[in-house]
Amino acid sequence: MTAPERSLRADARRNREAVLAAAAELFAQRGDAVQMDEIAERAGLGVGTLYRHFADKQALLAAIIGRRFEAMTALARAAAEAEDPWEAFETLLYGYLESAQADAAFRFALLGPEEPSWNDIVAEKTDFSAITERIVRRAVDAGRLRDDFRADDFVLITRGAMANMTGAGGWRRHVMLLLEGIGGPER
Amino acid sequence: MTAPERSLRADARRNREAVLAAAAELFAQRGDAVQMDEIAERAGLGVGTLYRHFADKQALLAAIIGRRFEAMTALARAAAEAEDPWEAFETLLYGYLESAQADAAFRFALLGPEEPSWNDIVAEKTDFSAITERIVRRAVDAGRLRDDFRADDFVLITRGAMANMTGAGGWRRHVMLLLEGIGGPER
DNA sequence: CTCTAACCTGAACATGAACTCCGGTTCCGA
DNA sequence: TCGGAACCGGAGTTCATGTTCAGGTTAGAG
Repeated sequence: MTAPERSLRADARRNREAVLAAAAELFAQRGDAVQMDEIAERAGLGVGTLYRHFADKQALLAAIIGRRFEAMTALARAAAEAEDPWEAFETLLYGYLESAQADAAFRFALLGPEEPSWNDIVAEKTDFSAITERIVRRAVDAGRLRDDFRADDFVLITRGAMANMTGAGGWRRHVMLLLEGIGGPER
Repeated sequence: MTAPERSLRADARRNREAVLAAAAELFAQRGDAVQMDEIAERAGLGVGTLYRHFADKQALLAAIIGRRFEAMTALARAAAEAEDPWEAFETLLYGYLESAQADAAFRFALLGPEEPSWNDIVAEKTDFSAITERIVRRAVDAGRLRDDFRADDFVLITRGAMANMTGAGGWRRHVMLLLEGIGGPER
């Protein structure tokens, strides 16, 4: 889909990168609400060039999102290295959410009601899910996460936090409430 | 905004209701992604008629959302009647979220990045916030919610849950995790 | 250096959806 | 019953944005 890295003329390869860079920045800022003309201008190219490299807007967005997910997988892999199960979990959780905060396109992909969901695509292209599952299991086994905590709950939590990223940065408090529970002493 | 109930010709009042009914149903189903033509057809009217009653799509949506918020305020008022502070809180929370689940337009209004936020408009038109604040305070005072729980946290929680309403009905689990916390025994 | 396939440009086009407009219709007071 | 103000219908207008393509430019093999 984004593949043809080899056998591109030098200028073509250069322009392709420029498009990706411009699109990444703009999508990250304003999510889906960016015009192709705008991306072209930012990249210092004509619109036609965008379409030489990407079939349509959707494909361009997919390329950007794909990159983010690869970065996300790398992050997860790194988090899994931690000896302490809880540290691994926290690193993954906050790393994931900080990326989401910095990138509206990423949030858009994860929160949007797309069909088929990006989550599914990711499951087929990266092993992010598998790594996450392992990290979660370790934290559960160490007694740091409740017994019935599943990898699906990680998705639940992150979606919840991401929904609180517009406006003030309330998502950290949301995560804190989740970690500690909202109950009081008399519960 | 939605005001002129009196001094409308009989057919006009009837049609106005038809428009509101059709719009409410469609918006509830598919949120913002509904065409004016579609609403007109569903109401058995021409598009022109929609525009006779509402300045634009935004105004129509606002009227619908406004109604939902009034219903929400009534719900909150009813919940506040409960003698048990916790029962009041739970009634409000689940009532609110069940409404959100049934109405995509409502979710759209609450989750969207609109400017100014619907939340602000609501604060000026209804006393939903005040009632919620009272319910929250009672639950805190009774020791059923953590001491530092604020009304803002109610918003945080509901936004989080609403973000998990697409696809499977995972929002109930999200709320449960929030209520109990995700920590394990060794935390 | 030359030649051509690959590449680039951006004005023009296509599409879709909000909104307008005015001839025709309906309500309702007198 | 009648007159006219209020109202309605829906084809047509406008505007925004994604996409194309004919014509000019450039990389790079020979």
